Amino acid sequence: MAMQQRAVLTRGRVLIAAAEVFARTGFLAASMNDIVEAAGVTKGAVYFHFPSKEALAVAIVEEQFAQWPPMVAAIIEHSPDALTSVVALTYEVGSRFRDDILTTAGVRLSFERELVNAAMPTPFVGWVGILQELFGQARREGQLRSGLVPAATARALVGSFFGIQHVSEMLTNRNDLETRLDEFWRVFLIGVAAEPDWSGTQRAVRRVRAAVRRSPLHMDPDLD
Amino acid sequence: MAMQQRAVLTRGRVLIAAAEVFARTGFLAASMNDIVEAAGVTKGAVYFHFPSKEALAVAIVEEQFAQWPPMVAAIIEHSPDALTSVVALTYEVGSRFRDDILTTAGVRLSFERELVNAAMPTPFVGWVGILQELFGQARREGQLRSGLVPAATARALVGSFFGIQHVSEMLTNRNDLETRLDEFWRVFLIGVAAEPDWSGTQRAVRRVRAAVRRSPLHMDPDLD
DNA sequence: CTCAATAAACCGACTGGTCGGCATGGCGGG
DNA sequence: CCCGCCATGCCGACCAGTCGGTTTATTGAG
Repeated sequence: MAMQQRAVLTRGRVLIAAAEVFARTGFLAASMNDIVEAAGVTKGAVYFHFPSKEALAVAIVEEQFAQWPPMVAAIIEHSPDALTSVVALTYEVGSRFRDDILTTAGVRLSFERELVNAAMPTPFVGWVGILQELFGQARREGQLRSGLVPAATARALVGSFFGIQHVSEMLTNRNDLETRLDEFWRVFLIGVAAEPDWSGTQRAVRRVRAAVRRSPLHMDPDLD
Repeated sequence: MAMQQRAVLTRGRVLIAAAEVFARTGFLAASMNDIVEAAGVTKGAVYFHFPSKEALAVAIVEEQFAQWPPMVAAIIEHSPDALTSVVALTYEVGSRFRDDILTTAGVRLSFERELVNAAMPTPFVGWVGILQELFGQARREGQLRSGLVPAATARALVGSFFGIQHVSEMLTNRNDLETRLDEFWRVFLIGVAAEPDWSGTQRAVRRVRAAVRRSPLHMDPDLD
């Protein structure tokens, strides 16, 4: 019943190779021959595991979407308060955007979803929901500047984060993303927090990220 | 010596048709046949005016870049202070992103510049320069919150604006862009301004935009 | 004996771009 | 005022090549 070890290995190689090619050249410019070559397998092997180029793309995007909930949970669990969760979230997500190939490709494919002729989850709305919740909790904790609407603030943050990440990607291949997030939060936190304390927040975020990295969710999920 | 009237007409039709197609489907997915059909001319006509698909794209992008300096100048001229200029700028640029086909296409082509095999101006850096200058002036006018670095603030704003605009485009075809900018500035202005006054700024921005729309730069530039 | 994969030939659709030729408009000469 | 001419502007069938995907026969691995 279960796939042979060899099969899951090949499938993984194909998926990662496809992610690399998609991340580098986008969906349309990526040819199946490119992916086949990058994966070091043959065309037959690729089409054995994935019926089409589109299927490859949605597999990557779905894998990307599935990885967020556990990460969000881990951050919330290790955060002292909701506002710290929000800030830490942007840095953690940013680092995945830069370092995790499947994420990088998934983001790009979501970006190009109109070109991929297949059903893909709508980007952004999930994040807006999560952040809206967190901002709501921050208000209940007395951390949110009075007069701010959680939903509107969440929308503003999601848009801003995406743009900052994108500009960083275009200009420096996301190498300066952390710095840019610093620059952003230096301004934005003052507008968001009831009692802004940038350096205090920075320290808290560092602690949270360290704790999350030590958490079991960062172990290889292929073990179970 | 001069082009025949017929020629400039056809050229214009082709350029606008190309902008429509590029804006809708992107550079790679847009076929020359699509553009030919949308323009209501023949392939020969298109290739008479533009040597390649790439040339079409750079023509659109260059036209887009060229339109900004006069707009920026007009806004600065009609603004009471630098900070108002900055805010008004985001709204004006946003409305062009939504309404001006050549701009819409130019923006999209700039994102996809790696796919277009031709030299195109780097996006964002020009805007960062302009905003950095304006934030510097705002500081001299005592409007900037102390401790803020103009360059960093400019980078944060450019990224944020881009993201907000993009999210609005993906979710509502930019129909709610003004609302989203409102939501953004409600937070961001508090972080930026020395003495934040959102409703006052809103009124000032409305006045500036009205004045700019009445200015001669909004007349048809084909008259001279 | 089935599952997983190789290797290479092959298909139809479609792409960006070309090319020889036709039409048209403006200009110099009568 | 008109005529004839030729560069400019435009036409559209056509080309070579690439793409995603299929099919074939063959062969290790569990």
